[in-house]
Amino acid sequence: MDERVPRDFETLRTTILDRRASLPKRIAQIAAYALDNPDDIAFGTAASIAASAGVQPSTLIRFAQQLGFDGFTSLQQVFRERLRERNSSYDERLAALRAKAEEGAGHRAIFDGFVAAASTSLSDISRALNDVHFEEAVDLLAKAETIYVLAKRRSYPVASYIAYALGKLKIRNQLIESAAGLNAEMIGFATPRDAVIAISFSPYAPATIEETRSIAEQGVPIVAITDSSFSPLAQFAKVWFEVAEADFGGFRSISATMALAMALTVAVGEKRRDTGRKRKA
Amino acid sequence: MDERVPRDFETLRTTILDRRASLPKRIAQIAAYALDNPDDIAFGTAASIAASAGVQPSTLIRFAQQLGFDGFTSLQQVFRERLRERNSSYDERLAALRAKAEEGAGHRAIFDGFVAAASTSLSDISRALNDVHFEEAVDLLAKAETIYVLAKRRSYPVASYIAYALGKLKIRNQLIESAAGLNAEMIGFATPRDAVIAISFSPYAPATIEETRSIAEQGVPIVAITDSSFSPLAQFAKVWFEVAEADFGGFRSISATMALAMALTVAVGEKRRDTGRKRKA
DNA sequence: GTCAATATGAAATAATAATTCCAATCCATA
DNA sequence: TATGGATTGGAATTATTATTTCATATTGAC
Repeated sequence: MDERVPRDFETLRTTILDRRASLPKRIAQIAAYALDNPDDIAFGTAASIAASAGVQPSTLIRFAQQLGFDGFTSLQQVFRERLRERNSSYDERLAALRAKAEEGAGHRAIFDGFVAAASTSLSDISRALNDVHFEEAVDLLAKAETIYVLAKRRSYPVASYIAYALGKLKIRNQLIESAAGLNAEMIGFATPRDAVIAISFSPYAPATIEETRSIAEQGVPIVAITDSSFSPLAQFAKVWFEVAEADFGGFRSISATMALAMALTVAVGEKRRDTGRKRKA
Repeated sequence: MDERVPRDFETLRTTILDRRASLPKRIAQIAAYALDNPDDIAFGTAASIAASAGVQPSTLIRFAQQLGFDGFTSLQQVFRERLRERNSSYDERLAALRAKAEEGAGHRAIFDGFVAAASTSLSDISRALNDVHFEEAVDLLAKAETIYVLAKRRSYPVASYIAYALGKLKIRNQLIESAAGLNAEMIGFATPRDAVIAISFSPYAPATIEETRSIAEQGVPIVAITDSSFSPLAQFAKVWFEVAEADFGGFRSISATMALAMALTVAVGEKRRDTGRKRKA
């Protein structure tokens, strides 16, 4: 009765590993399954788990009892507890960061806020990015003779990074800046054999939209990075990405956009190398 | 039947928040409880949850139905799914991303690699940033008449962001770009009452170093963001930050630098507002 | 090869939990 | 303040799920 029943997942794990050798075949089978698929144990029903592991429900219960639990249900508690704790680590850290940031404890809080916003944005885009769109965009850009990069204001840093990286990769590109006021002329040079990366977020810089429209009308294919399907950029684009950036204190992060931009650039570089190699071969 | 039922937690959350105002009292009560204690919903039974939230089990079911689910059980699935996805602790998720990136499965891997690099950089800097240095930098910059921003190549996007944000905050600043070749003259205008943010990473752009040296010799205080104590920038700076950016495929992330830059900028903005207010009062 | 001990499968049973239903209550409106 | 509709509480019902039981199979010792 007061047998030493494992109360936390780590102890349980060790116990199972220790006894592994001496366990009967089916019990060993469920033991292995349990350690490999702890989530399934946490959420499944005795019957569903047993089925997945290829044993009978009763075996599952015997397994639990052999470990000192009085049934499957109490064994399951341990697996659930693990999820609760696990989960809290990352989320809570972020939440703590955000909380500290929001309660405004000095300037450090501002920094924490931006780190939290950036982290959130990254994990969002990591989930949301569409592989197919990404491939399409890479294809499209890899075929271009010249890649035009178009962005103003808040998005301009991203554009300047893309231009820098493309240059490093020896890919011909043209950053459309407004400094010299020659944008219209620059855009005039683009042909359908080129391509454009256009970046703009709400409130969309009118110049970006205008220039995107006019370059689209010349038949130049456009890859857009923007923030919603209502974005004016979306309608001009062959491929477009929706990037939801978290904000802090009214300043939106650009880390997700940046990561996407870097990935696009490097992927285009790789694609070109591959194509070049094949052509030679 | 084919009502749009929220399938993931975020959608569900938004849906609930949207309708909150129009929900009856008890339903609203359980809605609030659900968003506050998502783990309890994931693991509890209808009865136990209802008890914790102070309502009847039937209310819980009505709540689920009102959201379009056909019962509590299907609502609970969403809460469980959330745990599963988030479950893998942050580090594990990162490790998975990195692994996927390294095994090189297509272009998606490149994207994953950059997201992983950015996340790593962020969590590193979050740990490493020195509060005292941060405060010093903010003080120094807040007092400046004009903030000069100095960075080339890979760091230039950060500089351009700083310039943009400072502009938005109505803080006088001057981005030192090389376009017109008038950098030396620009630098000549700086006085000890101004300040500089200089950013450079190995291999340090010679122009950045040269310009930083010459501006330092004029007695202008410098805040440097760089990557090691051996950096030539460090010796010229009043305050300097060491930012270790992770890289992927030879391209280093700039997300940590970016977060720091944003934080510095906004903190300076706040500091100025505060000081301004005090002066008036 | 036989026997006993152990392990396993399958179905019956008990327990638990979700859902439904109906009466009571609350609330807005005339 | 009376009336109809919406909301809620609580018990009854239904469903699902864990557990037990027992027959059968397997294993190892003699």
